[in-house]
Amino acid sequence: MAHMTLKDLAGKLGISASTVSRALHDHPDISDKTKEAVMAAAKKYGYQPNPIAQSLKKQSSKVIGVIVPEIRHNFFATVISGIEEVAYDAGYIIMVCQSNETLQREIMTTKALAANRVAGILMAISLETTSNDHMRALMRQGIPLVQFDRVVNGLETGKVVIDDFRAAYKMTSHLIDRGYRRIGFLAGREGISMNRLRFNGYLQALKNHGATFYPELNINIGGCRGSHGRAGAEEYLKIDNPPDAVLCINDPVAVGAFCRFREAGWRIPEDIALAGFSGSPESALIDPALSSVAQPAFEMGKAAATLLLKQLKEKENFRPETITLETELLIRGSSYKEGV
Amino acid sequence: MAHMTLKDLAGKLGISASTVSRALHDHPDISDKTKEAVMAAAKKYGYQPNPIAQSLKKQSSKVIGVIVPEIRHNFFATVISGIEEVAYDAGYIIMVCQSNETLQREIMTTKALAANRVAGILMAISLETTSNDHMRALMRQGIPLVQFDRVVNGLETGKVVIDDFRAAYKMTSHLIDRGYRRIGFLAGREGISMNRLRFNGYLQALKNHGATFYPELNINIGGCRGSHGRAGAEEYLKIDNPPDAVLCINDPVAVGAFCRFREAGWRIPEDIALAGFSGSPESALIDPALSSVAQPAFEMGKAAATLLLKQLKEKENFRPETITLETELLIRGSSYKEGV
DNA sequence: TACATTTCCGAAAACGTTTGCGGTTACGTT
DNA sequence: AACGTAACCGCAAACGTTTTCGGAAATGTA
Repeated sequence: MAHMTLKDLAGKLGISASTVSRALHDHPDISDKTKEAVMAAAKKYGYQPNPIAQSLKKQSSKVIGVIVPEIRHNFFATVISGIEEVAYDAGYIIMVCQSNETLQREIMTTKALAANRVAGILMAISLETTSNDHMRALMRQGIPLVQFDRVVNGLETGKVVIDDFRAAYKMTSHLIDRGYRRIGFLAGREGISMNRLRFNGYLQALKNHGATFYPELNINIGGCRGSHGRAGAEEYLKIDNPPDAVLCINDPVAVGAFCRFREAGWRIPEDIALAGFSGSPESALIDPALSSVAQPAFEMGKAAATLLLKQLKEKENFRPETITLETELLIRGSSYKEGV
Repeated sequence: MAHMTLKDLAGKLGISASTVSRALHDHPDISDKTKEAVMAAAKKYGYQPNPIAQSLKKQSSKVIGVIVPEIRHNFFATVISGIEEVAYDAGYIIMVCQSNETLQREIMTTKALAANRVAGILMAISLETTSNDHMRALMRQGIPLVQFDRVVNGLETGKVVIDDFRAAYKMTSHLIDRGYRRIGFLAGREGISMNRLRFNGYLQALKNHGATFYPELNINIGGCRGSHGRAGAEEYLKIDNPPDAVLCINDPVAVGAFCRFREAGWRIPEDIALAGFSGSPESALIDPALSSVAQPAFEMGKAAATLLLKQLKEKENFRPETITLETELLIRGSSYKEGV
């Protein structure tokens, strides 16, 4: 009733299990005649190989592990969706874990996935992640790792990222171009590479266009959610010379700040301009709409999964590769002051 | 290097693998002395049992399968997040699949999860799903199933839902209360229970409050995304006597319609009121904000996972249970016409 | 005819667990 | 001394595959 096994099938056919296995794998040792017979019987009885047994034997499964900081974040949900698409087409299933932005839990889930003998792992690190011992452990065990979006350097892994420096540079240049001069930077957390790169791009743009960098306008709020954006805006509201524009680390933060400024009676984009990162759906809904750097989340998921599959195929002679996806500036009302 | 096995550990200790296994499971046959020794050695060498081998032996794994129509949909992403939380705490890992709203793919993923011997499956059916053979197959194989959000009836499974009838009734009553009279219903797809229940609630409210039901205002657009909402609005714009309020099947649809009406120059809520379902973040961002029925997505995920774990624990003497979560009316600008 | 070669297949071990059953000890009871 | 009974542990089979090795039959070669 439950499920037909290889042995059962062999029994029905009056041949050995090994022959059946080989026949199903199109092994040259098996005659065409028996192959056909086996195939026919497999179809007839609806035989499905047991992935668990295969995993145990092969020491690796048709499962891809995915670790993201938070599933609910639209960006990551979309990336996961992209991953699932290509994984499904390649006959893989995905296991999804969230680190909740903590290193401790990231390590736990990494171990759990490794114990489950996943074929490979796709990961976007948490905000806390500075050490990379757990990733090294993975590589020692021969489990391919591909990082996406947020990455740690100094690790020979595949990577799929956007050009954070350039994107921040472009958006900052746009703000300057629209006449803004006191431009703030609302960051997630110090130390993580994405933050640093965007900050550097922002800095370089200020410099190249002769705008001043005001250190007090560079705020680290320690998180990436709307609430952190609100907190950041709160800080800006308190200081003597507030910014006239703020580049935010991502859209939720920008929207959070947006709402707080609004509550304080500030007009956008007249009193303050705002810009975010991700091009999330909500960025288009607020009024005025939020200028944002469109990150191709779905594409990123597909690219990361594809890269992993490639690595799985090429095995040892695979050279880690970094894919940089194009971003697009979405210039909308929140940063478009008229008549400059 | 790779991983220490039970045998390795037994070798180090000079005892048999069976004793080690039993010691780790606190079996009464094993003396306290050996138990301690085994525990100590396990800790020392960092032994981690191999879940694959355990699954093969036990014919069931510490993995929970999750099938949703689309991961990117904020509502489902949040549900998944809730599921992952309680699964993680209970030592389970989740496998996530999406049906992309097609029955065919829903069946495929169901089979894949079953083949992987998941301990149980949590599922929200696709819009296409009318037959339930694949779920019956699951139950025949002894794999517990819990349905959430969208459910099919006539199946003895655990369920976690909201009171769709009552929620729609309440929201429709609110619209009538605000003076709207030609109230439309923008549905996803006919035949699925959620749709029917909400429609019935809407109908009942019209009836109880002496409002008229106009069949031409009841539109099935065949989907649940923003684009479908736009399409629905498009239909309304074409007819002679358009509605003065529309109850939409969910928030994305409502927002889609919102944008389309806006583009057509309609004022909200003066010319038309809109209301949705889910209480998603984006509903709060548009201006005026969207009235919506807040669905506790995270709670729903937690409840569904908890229900499954309970079923897993109680085994055969488990009686399927239906949990109905409370919803809350979020009355906001999109339906609040002043001075009625 | 005798041998070498090819073609096809099966036995058995292995992957890392769990568990029924049986086997040793050690102890207490007649 | 002889036995029954705990207490503790190991053997081996099992879960469903894959794969190495070798064997038998069929075919070719001398």
